[in-house]
Amino acid sequence: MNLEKLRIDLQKVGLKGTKTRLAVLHLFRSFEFALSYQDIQEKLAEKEDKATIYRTLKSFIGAGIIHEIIGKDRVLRYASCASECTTQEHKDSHAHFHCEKCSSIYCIKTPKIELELPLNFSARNYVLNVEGVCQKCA
Amino acid sequence: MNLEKLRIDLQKVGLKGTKTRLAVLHLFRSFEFALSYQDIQEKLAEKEDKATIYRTLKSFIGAGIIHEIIGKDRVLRYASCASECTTQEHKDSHAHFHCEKCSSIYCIKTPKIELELPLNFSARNYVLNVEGVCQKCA
DNA sequence: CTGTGTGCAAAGGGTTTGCAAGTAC
DNA sequence: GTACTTGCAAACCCTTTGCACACAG
Repeated sequence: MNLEKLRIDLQKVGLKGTKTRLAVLHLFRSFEFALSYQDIQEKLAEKEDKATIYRTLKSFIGAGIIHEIIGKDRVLRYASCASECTTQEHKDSHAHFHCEKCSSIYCIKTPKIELELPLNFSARNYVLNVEGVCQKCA
Repeated sequence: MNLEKLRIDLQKVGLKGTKTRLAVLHLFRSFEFALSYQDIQEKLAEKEDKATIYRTLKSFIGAGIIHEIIGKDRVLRYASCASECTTQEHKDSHAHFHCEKCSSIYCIKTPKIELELPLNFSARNYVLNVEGVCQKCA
């Protein structure tokens, strides 16, 4: 856990390096699946304020370093962005794997998707959700 | 609005033909996009009880005649099932178009999806979410 | 007649907001 | 020093549940 590196990474996207932000960013660097507020709270060394965590997540989204995924359980989860995401727009054209047993969400590579849309519909982004069983629950 | 036909359709899937169920089923037959609880309430001729509507929706899902879609706004929407859905399992391997302007969700045909999953992940169902602008908002 | 469905009100659970006090730079 | 963050509590919003009453078959 290289604190200075995290601080610099935050600086790069214009965010101040506060205690909560550093801790949360560290989590995103440490897990390969999407984290919910609850996951984050559990994994943090010390309990942080709920509102602060949610605001931290919003600021990360605004900075283009994580993106939000909604699960079937109506719970928001957050995952690191691919490099092509920018502050302006999240181009997260990739797949999410939703585990039906543990509800974990993983980001996975997507093949190119081509789709015929009905007349006068225009697509900006494709998100493929795959439902199944993850390696932990297999 | 052929009331008798709706009543028979409910009977077929083992549901009693109550006033609320008939009215809600009629709505699903009348709209080509997914309906939220709010949409349903607004479109109904007379206001129905919230709990009753939600329970009606759950019973329709259980009967395999509609399926649930979660939107980015954390609101559940419901749409008629394709014919391959059964009481036992919803095989709704199809695409949903989420309009970024009006939040409407449309069910659209999906091309066959093939995807390499990481080791020990197994997929049961694919749901493609397309984000863009629908024909009404174009 | 009997098991199901309804209506009301209240609870649940995740997320957001207002505001005074604290802190990074 | 100043604008940005935090912490607490309360508000929000959608959805679910408990319970007494009503109704379809």
